[in-house]
Amino acid sequence: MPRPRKFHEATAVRAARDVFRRRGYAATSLTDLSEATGLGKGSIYNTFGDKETIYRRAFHDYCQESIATSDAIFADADSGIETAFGYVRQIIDETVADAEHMGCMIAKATTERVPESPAVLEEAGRTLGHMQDLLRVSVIRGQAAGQVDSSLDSAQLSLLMLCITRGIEALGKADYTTDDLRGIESIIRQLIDGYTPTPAAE
Amino acid sequence: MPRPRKFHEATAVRAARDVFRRRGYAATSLTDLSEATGLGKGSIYNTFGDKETIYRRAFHDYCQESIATSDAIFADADSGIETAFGYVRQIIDETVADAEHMGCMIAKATTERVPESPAVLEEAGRTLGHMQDLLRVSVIRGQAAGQVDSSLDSAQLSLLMLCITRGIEALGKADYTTDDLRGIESIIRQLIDGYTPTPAAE
DNA sequence: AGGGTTATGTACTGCTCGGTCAAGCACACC
DNA sequence: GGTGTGCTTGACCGAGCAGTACATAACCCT
Repeated sequence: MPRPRKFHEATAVRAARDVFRRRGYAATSLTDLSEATGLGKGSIYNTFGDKETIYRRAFHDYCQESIATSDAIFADADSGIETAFGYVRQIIDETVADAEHMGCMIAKATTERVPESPAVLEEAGRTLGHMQDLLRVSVIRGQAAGQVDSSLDSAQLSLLMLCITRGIEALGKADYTTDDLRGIESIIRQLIDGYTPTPAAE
Repeated sequence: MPRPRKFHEATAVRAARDVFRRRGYAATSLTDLSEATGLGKGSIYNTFGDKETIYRRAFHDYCQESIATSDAIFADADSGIETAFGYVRQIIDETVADAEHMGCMIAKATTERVPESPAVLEEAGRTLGHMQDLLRVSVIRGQAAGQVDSSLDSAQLSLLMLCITRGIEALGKADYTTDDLRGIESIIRQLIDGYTPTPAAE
C-alpha cells in the first residue's frame, strides 16, 4: 500500500560513501549528500536518520567491500606467503591508482572520528582484524611450505605486514612514488626470504 | 608607539595546534580557537589571517617540534641501527601514551587536508623526508658497524622503517595494544638482525 | 476506483559558521 | 602629558549548517 521508494538504497549509500571519502565527515554537508545521491533532504532523513547514521552506513559499506576484495585475494590459499605479498601489492596499486587522493576510508575514518565515535573504532578494528587474520593464515601456510622460517611468530609477522600496508597508505597520501612503495614491498620480501635464525639470539 | 600585544604568539600557536590536533581542521571553529588561545576573533585575524593560515602555522609548529625530537634521538650516532629502533620505540611510546587519541598531526593533516591543501602536503613530505634521512644514516652506520647486512638497500630499508612508524601510528588509532605494537618492533628487529643474503637470490 | 500509507520536495527553523568592522584602549615616544 | 599607532573587544554580517514540518505525490491492495 505504501508508495515505494524510487531509488536504490545501496546505490545511495555508495554515493554518500564516496563523498565522505573525498571530503571527510565534518566537511561534508547534507547538501553535498543530497546532490551526490540525488535524494532530497527529506528522503535522506526518512531513510537513514541523521548524518552520523549515514556515515556509519557508508563506512560499513566500505569495510564490507574491503573485506570482500581481500577475501578474494587470499582465496588463493596455495601460494602461502606469496598471497600476503600479493595483498601488499594490491594496497600499493590501490594507493597509486588513487589519483584523486581519496585515500583509504578506514584510515580517514579512524583519523577523523576516533575517539569521538566508538562505532567507527569498532568497525575499523574489526575490519583490520579480519585483514590480519587473512595475513596470518598466509604466513602460517608459508611456514608450512618452508617459504618462511618457522621460528618467526606468525601473529607478530602478520601484524607487521598489516602495519606496513597501513604505512604504505599513509605514505601514499604524502605523495611517495610508486617506486618508493614498491621498494618497501621488495625489501620486506627480501628480509622475510633471507631470514635465518641465529643460534645465539632466539 | 603602538600598543604592544599582550599575548605570546608562539604560545597561541601551540594552543591552536592542540585544538586542531584534537578536532581536525573542519571541525574546529574560530570560537574553539578563540577559547583555546584566549584571544578574541579580531586578534586572531589581525595576527594570523584566516583559519587556513592559522592551521598552517600550527602544523608547521608541530612538524618543527617533531623534527627537533627526532634529531635529539638520532643525535646518538654511535649506536647505528639501534638508534633507528629507538625511534620506532619512541613512536610506539608516543602512540600508547596518547590517551586522548589526538594522534600524530602529520597523519591527521595529510588525511584530512590533502589534496585540498598543497602547503600541507609539502610540509608533511618535507618532514617525513627528514625522518627518512635520519633513519637512513642510522641504517648506513649499522651496516658499517656490521649490525645490518650490507647488501640491503639502505634507502629501501629506511623507507620501510618510516613506513612502519606510520603504520604503527595508524594502528594505534584503531586501539591496538602496547604489546601488539611492541611485537611489531620486535619482529622487524628480528628480521633485520637475522637477515643473511642467500647465494641464489641477491 | 478509492483509500491507506509512505516517499518526496520544498520551504523553513534556529544556529553556528568564518570573517569583518568600528570604537575604544594602552602603550612608547615626544 | 598629549598623541598616534595598532592591538583588543564585542557586536555584527551573510551564508551555510543540520535537521524539521508539511503539503503533495505515487503506489499497492482491496
